[in-house]
Amino acid sequence: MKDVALTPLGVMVLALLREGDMHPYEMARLLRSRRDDRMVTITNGTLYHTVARLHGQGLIEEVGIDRDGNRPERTTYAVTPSGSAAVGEWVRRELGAAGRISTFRVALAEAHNLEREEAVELLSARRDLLRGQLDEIEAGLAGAESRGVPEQYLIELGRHRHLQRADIDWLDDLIPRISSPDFAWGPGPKHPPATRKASQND
Amino acid sequence: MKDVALTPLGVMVLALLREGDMHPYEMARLLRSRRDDRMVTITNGTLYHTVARLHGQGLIEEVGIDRDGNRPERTTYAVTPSGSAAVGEWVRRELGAAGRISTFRVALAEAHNLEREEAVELLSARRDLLRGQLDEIEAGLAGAESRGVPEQYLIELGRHRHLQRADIDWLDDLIPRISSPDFAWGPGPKHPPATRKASQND
DNA sequence: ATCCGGATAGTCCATGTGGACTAGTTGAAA
DNA sequence: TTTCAACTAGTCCACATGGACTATCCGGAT
Repeated sequence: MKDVALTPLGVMVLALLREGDMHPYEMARLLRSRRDDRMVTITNGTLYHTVARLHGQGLIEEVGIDRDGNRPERTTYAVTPSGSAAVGEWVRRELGAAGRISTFRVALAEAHNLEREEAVELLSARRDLLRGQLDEIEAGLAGAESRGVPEQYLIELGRHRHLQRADIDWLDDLIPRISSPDFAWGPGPKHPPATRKASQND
Repeated sequence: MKDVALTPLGVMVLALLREGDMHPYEMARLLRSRRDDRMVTITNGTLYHTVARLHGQGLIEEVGIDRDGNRPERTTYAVTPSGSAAVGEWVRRELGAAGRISTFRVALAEAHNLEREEAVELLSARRDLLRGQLDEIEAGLAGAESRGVPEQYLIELGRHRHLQRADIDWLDDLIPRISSPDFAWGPGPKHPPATRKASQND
């Protein structure tokens, strides 16, 4: 079993389906209502295509096609065991890395699928990576300044440094917090009630 | 003159060509040496395709095809007047907005193509937008907490708030700084010497 | 003298993305 | 009562992306 390629949206779909079977349109609604489109842009094209790909990879399977009146058919999907496992593998690969931002954000949002300790270790690894990058940024800025590069060309790099520091600071704050048993952890049998269909308030 | 669609990389290519005629491979080298691949991933496929697109849009033109020994031909491009104008238009559209991050970063890096005052106004507009977004994030967090959503599901949102604040703080610091005439501004006739090719200019 | 890695310069293609489109179905206003 | 906007559910396609590949040349190590 090769490590199948997953996009961030693919991971979010798999994670969603672990909460219950669903058809793509409902995924879109749920993801949007949870404001998960902050991390990944959710468009019909990409979502349906992603679902088809997951299906082709055997990570999800059809569990029913029903229709309501004269509306288009809805195909309901369920996650397969290998799909369920793929989420953990993916998060394990990405949470400690410093890849694309949107990749990390999804990994972070799904970090609770890992053991607490493993998440702490991976996040610590990421922090070290970011520290190294920060050093490079500082060196770049120092070098540019010493070469007399005018400020106007260094604005974006300055912002990058600022946000890199903020990211590291945030990790330095988070890591000890989630290390403590006071911090809730684990996927748990129940999911946040407000995000389930219970309220049905839309 | 429709507002032609430009990708971030396209804008960077146009901006580069305003410094001098160049062939794509040299663009890649220069962009990478300036570490502009922090903002936009630079791969051959995307770069050459982007250049072809700009050419098709009439924003750049061929100014010579030469070859060195038996190496592949190199096509040198120059920016056209409409291409040069398109940079400013694009930056004007994107600098004050809160669109994709990589889009903003490129707009910021090219902000010196605008008048100082205009840049200040646009950045202020962006700050206001970010403030509004921050309020939404805070509201989301407050609501989730009041509904008893466990912390583990709010980690990513917490990071988002932290970085959003950092972004706003950075703008609050930058805007008054670049407003002052002490801050160098404008494209200027000379470019940072370390990044030029020494001779062969203008 | 040769071998090999890296630079030069670019092509090609599978896949992912996002926007436009179809088409029936409520629900509320005019 | 009609009408219009918004929702439900999904298809389709143009285009952007990024990785793999080709092929030559140069310089240093073997």
